[in-house]
Amino acid sequence: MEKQPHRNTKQRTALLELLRSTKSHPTAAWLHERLAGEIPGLSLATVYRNLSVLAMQGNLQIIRSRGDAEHFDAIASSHGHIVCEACDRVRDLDLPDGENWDREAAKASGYEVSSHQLIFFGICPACRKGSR
Amino acid sequence: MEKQPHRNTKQRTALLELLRSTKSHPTAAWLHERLAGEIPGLSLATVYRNLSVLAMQGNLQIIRSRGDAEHFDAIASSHGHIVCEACDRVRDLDLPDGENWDREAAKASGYEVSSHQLIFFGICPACRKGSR
DNA sequence: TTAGGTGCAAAACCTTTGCCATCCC
DNA sequence: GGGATGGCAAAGGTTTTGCACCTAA
Repeated sequence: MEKQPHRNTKQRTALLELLRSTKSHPTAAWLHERLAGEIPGLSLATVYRNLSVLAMQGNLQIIRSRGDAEHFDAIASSHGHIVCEACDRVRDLDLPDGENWDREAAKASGYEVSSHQLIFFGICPACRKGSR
Repeated sequence: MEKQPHRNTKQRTALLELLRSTKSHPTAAWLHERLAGEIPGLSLATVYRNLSVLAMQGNLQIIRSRGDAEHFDAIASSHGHIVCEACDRVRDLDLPDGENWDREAAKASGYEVSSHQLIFFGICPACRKGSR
C-alpha cells in the first residue's frame, strides 16, 4: 500500500502531528493557518501536497461533506462521521461493526475494496438551540 | 421537508427524468451535455440550480466521492455506493440494514439526523484487468 | 549528489451569483 | 401580473501545477 519513497520534512511531520493531535477534522486552510506560526512561509500548496501523500500512505482519511472544503482525519480506526448541516462541523461517531463491510462489499460487487466511509448528516444540538 | 413552491419547467422536468432513467450517477456536466440536444441553450447554471432544488425536495442524493465533481443519484431507496478509484465511476451497492442507522446515530450523538451516506472505495473489475 | 520537497504565483476546476429577460401558475 | 426560472457571463473558492531553488538521505 505504501509505494512512494518519502522524506520526513518538518512540514510533513508537523502536519501529521497536528492532525493527530486534534479531534476537529480540519480543512487544509485551517491546518495551514495553524502551522504558519510554527513554520513561517509555509505554503498552502505544500499542505495540500502532503495531505495527498499522507492519504496515499493510509495515514489519513479525506472527508468530503457538505460545505466547500474537504476535511481531513488522521486515521486511528475505522469510524463514521457526523456532519452538522448548519455549522459544517464534523464529529466522530462510532457505530458497531463496520469491520467486515469491506469484505462484504467486495463479495457483493466484485470490486477490490480498500476502504469505506460512512457519513451522517444532521443538525447538532448547539445549532438546534441557536436555531441558526 | 418540501418547503419551496416550485414550477415544473421543462428544464427541471427533463433533468429529473434523465436522472431517473439512468443508473450512472452522472455529474452536472454530463447531465448538461446530455440535455443540451433536447433543450438547446440550456445553461449549466440551470442544471446546478435545479439539482439543488431537487436535492432539497428530497428527490436526489448528492454523492461526493473522489474526483473533482459531484455525482447525483435519483433516490429510490436508501442504498450505498461504490466508487472505482481508477475510472471514478459510481455504482449502487445494497448492503443489508441501514434503515435504523439514522435513529441510532441520533441517539448516539444527540444530533437531529436527517440522512447518511455510505461509500466504498476500490477498483472495479474492468480497471483491475486493464490494470489502468 | 540527487531525487523528492518547498514556495510562490498562476492555472484549473467546479459551483455559485448577479442581472435581466422569460415563462409558469 | 408577479414571482419563480432560465441564460449568460463573471465571480468565488478550493485544489492543482509549473518552475526554480532547497534539502533530507
